[in-house]
Amino acid sequence: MPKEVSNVEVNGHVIPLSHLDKVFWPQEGLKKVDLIHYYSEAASYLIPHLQERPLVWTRYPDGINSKGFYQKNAPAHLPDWIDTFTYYSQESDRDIHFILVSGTADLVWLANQAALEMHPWLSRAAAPDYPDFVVIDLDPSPGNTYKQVVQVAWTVKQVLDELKLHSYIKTSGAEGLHIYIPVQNQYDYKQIRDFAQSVAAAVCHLLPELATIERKVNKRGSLIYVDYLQNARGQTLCAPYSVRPRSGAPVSCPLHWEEIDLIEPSQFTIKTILPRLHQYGDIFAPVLNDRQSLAEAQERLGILAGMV
DNA sequence: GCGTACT
DNA sequence: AGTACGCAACGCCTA
DNA sequence: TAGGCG
Repeated sequence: MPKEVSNVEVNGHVIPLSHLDKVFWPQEGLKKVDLIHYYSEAASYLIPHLQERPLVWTRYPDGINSKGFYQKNAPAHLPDWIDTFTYYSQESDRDIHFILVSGTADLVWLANQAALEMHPWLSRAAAPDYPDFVVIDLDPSPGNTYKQVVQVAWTVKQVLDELKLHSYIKTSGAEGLHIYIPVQNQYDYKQIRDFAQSVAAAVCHLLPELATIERKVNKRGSLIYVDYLQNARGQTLCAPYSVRPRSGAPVSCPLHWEEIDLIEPSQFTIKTILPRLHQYGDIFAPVLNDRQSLAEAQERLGILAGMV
């Protein structure tokens, strides 16, 4: 394929676009240009969820059936108008320069780098040790149906309702569902994780035939994994509206709770989600400002745990 | 996807 | 000039 | 402390 480069100007930044006709999703014939177009159109909905958060991204320069890779350190050729956040990694004794997405141009540049998945931290660069949400990741085992995942999700909601906490749900973009509980950013990762563990354990106690917090795959059987361990610094969950490297080009799609019974996760793709977005707007926006206290819930969970 | 480091 | 390579470790839990 | 996990 000849390398043809065309320039596009976004918010005053000239971005060279290359390999636009390269096929990224062979089954559907979706090309790199479709990816760039999607992120460009979804930018205003996605950016609030990426803003100020150190970003881990995955890239698939030769399409989803070829080898992809994670990236967190900004490459040397990063344009100088994209912000970074320097974080010292004790393990590898070096600084990591995380990208901080702040505008549409950033996303277009990333898409041209063949970035598919956007994995923002749960905490912001200004307070890296204090997450803004608790997350619960419902991860089905092979053989689980979407309906079963939905049943577990409703039980998570029931537990959180009893704790008087608002929760928000989205598809993972694959088979699972992600539940977010936005909190005041005054709890550290350990507190957040302990809380998530209590919720996950309560759910598994209510649904012993369907859900587990067992992390070892071979001991999980055919139960749905209620993963609370993503509540740790540097751990990542794909952002709302992030593309996934799977056939069909699905995206992680925020839902109204009542919708989870009515949809199939695979119906939300880079080709189908935009009209929904334009019609309903970002229904995940409350996750960014519904800052809840965990004090009462922690107390009630403590009592609950004592009873079990 | 692209810059760098080898041959 | 062509090609190979890197591009992510990290935190957590269990044994 | 090593190994598995995501």
